[in-house]
Amino acid sequence: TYCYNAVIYGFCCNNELYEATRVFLEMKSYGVSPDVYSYSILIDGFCKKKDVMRGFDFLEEMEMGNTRPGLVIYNILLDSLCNCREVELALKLFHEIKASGYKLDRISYNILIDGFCKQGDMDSALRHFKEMIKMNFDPDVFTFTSLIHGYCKMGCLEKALEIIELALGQGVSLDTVSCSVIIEGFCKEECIEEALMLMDEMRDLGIIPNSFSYNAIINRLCKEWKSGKALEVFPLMLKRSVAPSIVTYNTLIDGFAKELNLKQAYKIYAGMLKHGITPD
RNA sequence: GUGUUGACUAG
Repeated sequence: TYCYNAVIYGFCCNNELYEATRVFLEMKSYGVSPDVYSYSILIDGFCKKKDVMRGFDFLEEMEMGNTRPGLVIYNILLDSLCNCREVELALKLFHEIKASGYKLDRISYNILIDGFCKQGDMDSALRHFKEMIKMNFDPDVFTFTSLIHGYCKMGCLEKALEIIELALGQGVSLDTVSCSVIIEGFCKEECIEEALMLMDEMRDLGIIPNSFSYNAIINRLCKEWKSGKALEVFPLMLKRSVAPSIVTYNTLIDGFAKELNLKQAYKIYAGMLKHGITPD
């Protein structure tokens, strides 16, 4: 079963769901029973392709057989519903899970909170945030990042900053992802200076920036028709051994093209090819 | 020993 699961997982990661399903059926035909891992891997594969229905089909199959779906499977389905913008259905499932005697966990709450944040429903997000604390699940950096991102997206930088204080007060440290989200938030509000200051603070705190962190700044500068300035960020990235990603290149090319500096745009394109990145 | 949650460009 371990062997089959690994293969199914591999196909799912490659988005080859058809192959994954074939292996799943094959293992059954050889008399090897799929376990709860086999199901969760496959269900997650379909769910990530937004085929939640198929996920529920497998859930049903599992319930008919002798495999008891665990909380992980329900979390996968919850997340998928949220990603299909069906947070209301996710909430419904959330309550059904609770009613059927499963103990939800921190991840279940994180999924639901993130779903509300993505929908811009910060009130519901906060309500479940409080509920999670009441249930004695400590919010982690995932929880806080979702909330911060939610507030940043709706332009409530002050609220986002309050959440950061809350996190730090609870002893939850920021990491690369959460800092990048905040940098993006600053950039969105045209506070490049603050964004750059945060980059410095990251350095002092030993939080390694990645291309996401820099891309936020580059993107902001390009949006302000300052592609030249944006290009100056490039060496800073290299100095800290952060490799530019395809998004970095796309952003800069778009910025220069917009300014009709096609020569520079082409130079960046050429540099991208030289670094072995395939244009998309 | 295997599975689930947070971030960037353009479309």
